Amino acid sequence: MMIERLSETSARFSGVPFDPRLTLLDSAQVFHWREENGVFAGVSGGHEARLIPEANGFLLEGCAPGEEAYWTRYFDLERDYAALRTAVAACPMALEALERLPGLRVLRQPPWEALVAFIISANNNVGRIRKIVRALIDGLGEDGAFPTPAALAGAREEALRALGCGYRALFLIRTAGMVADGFALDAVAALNYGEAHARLLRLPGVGDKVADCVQLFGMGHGEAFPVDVWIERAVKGWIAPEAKTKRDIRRAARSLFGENAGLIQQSLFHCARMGLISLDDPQIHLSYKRGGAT
DNA sequence: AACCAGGGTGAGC
DNA sequence: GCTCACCATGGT
Repeated sequence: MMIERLSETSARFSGVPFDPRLTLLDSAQVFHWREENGVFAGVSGGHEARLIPEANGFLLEGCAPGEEAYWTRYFDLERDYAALRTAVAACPMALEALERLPGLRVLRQPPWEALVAFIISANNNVGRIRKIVRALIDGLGEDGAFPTPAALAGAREEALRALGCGYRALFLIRTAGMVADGFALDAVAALNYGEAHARLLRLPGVGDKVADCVQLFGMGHGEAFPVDVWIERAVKGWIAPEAKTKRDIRRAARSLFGENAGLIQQSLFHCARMGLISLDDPQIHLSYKRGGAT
């Protein structure tokens, strides 16, 4: 990976496999990025950037000197994804899912941004999650950023319901209150997977699945294996013969794939949701139902 | 009109 | 530990 500064406000990142559309828009690990005429725009951690794909990398406009490190971490550009593939070569299903989605990366979002988004995600669909996250940013955030914990903690339940949050409004307010009041997400991120998971479960609106998403997409915990309805359908039956409940699947996948569980999960999730995987007969490998990802 | 969506909570066992 | 009804909302 190479970074070349072009001006006071732009830099070129090259020599790294990265599919911005797949990673930022289609894979549902982040919900507030927007695309217009091939330019991907997003705000994170107080940084604003416009990403323009190139042949062997991308241009990043709005990237001031010193901000390269933030985006390198955010896009997880330093991890060797090819090496992860060889590490799971023993599992054909996992390997094929990985190789079908070259350029898919697992983001390292700020924990707070992932936490807000995935509390919204509970019993919801991707389109509406995107709509609600956007409404929160536009309605309660400043300069396109996520609302701060204090801002969200001080919101009225009625106001959040008006933005479409539904019964999750109170979860958001109470969790934001705990974070504003000293629940240190960065300190949780520094714990090991199990300790961090137990801590996150104390937050209202956070169960096993949401906690795993926050850990995977917002804390860099590669062992996290979030089990949603798509993953359950995709892996039930082959990931472990005795795994029946979501909890069983989550534990079995984690012990089977270790630190690579998260990337495998994300690949399987996208394949399942896009119809690239046979859900009727998972014993037989992946099979195309459509021509390719859209 | 039921059923679904990147589920969590609290009650009851 | 476990299972259940219930929780809003927009789409099919």
